[in-house]
Amino acid sequence: MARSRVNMMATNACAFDIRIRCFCNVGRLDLADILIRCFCNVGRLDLAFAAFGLFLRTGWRVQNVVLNQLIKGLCDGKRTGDAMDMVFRRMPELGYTPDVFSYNALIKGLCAEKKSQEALELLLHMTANGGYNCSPDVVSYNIVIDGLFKEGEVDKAYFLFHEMPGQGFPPDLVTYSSVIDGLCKAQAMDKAEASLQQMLYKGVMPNTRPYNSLIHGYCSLGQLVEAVRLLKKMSGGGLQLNVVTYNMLIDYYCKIGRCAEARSIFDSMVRRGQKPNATTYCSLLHGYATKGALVDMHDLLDLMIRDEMRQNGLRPNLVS
DNA sequence: ATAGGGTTAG
Repeated sequence: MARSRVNMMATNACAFDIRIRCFCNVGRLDLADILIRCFCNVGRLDLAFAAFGLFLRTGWRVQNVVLNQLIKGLCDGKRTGDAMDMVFRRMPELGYTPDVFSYNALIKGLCAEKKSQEALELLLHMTANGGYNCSPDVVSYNIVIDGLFKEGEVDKAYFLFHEMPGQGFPPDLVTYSSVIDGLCKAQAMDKAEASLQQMLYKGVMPNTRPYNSLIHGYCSLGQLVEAVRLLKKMSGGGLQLNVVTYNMLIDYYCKIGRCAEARSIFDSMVRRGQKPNATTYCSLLHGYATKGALVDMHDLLDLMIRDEMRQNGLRPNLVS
């Protein structure tokens, strides 16, 4: 729903109220659900809760998914405390039972607020059936592992990753991707490589993401030979370099001052049908600017503007 | 369209 439409409804509380009541009266609760989701998506939690309040007063029971949308909305608005209150107090009061989506939204909210330790405790309580009557799933683990890595709690994250199989949750593609990325950022390249081998051995087929993490790790360490080895391994596995792979390589060559090579990677990327994005142009332009290669810069800007006019996608103001 | 992972610049 367009923001303007939401705002219009906000400024016309009466019409809004009538519309909600209409949805209820004709039994189209699904439409009302959609309305609440829209309010959450555009960050108008006030309206979402107003609609929810009307439901409650009208006596309609909504599906759990509606409450989960509200929980997610609170978390997106950095109001994890309120979201916790919703899950642990309000929902039971209203006769709703939080499900794994409710808890995962909370776990994600906690991690987003850099409280992955609390998220971990919540996960462990769920695992131990600490009165929540809801088991975690592989997604719960994935969120916490990623949060721990991003907060630098590498050991804890790695430990939790190893706990998963014993709890009945074999790591999946997303788990391995997070673990490999976290280990690469911690410069634990050997462990990251071992994790890639493990996922191949377990039959979890990698896509470009874990390879990109490894390539980025080696580029950051200045180990181009290793990065190229991974590129070959990736191609050998039938995977094509995507825009992110190319962006990392272009950025690497620009950063070590070899803009001509960065440009030839850019050209081969275009030849192979991969569309450069704003990041691509940013890296290359930054490289040219650092070298003072104003002519190259100007040419690339020209190319970029022509590209922009052709597909109407990029915003040139990103680099102005 | 109920949940999870990778790149740049500032």
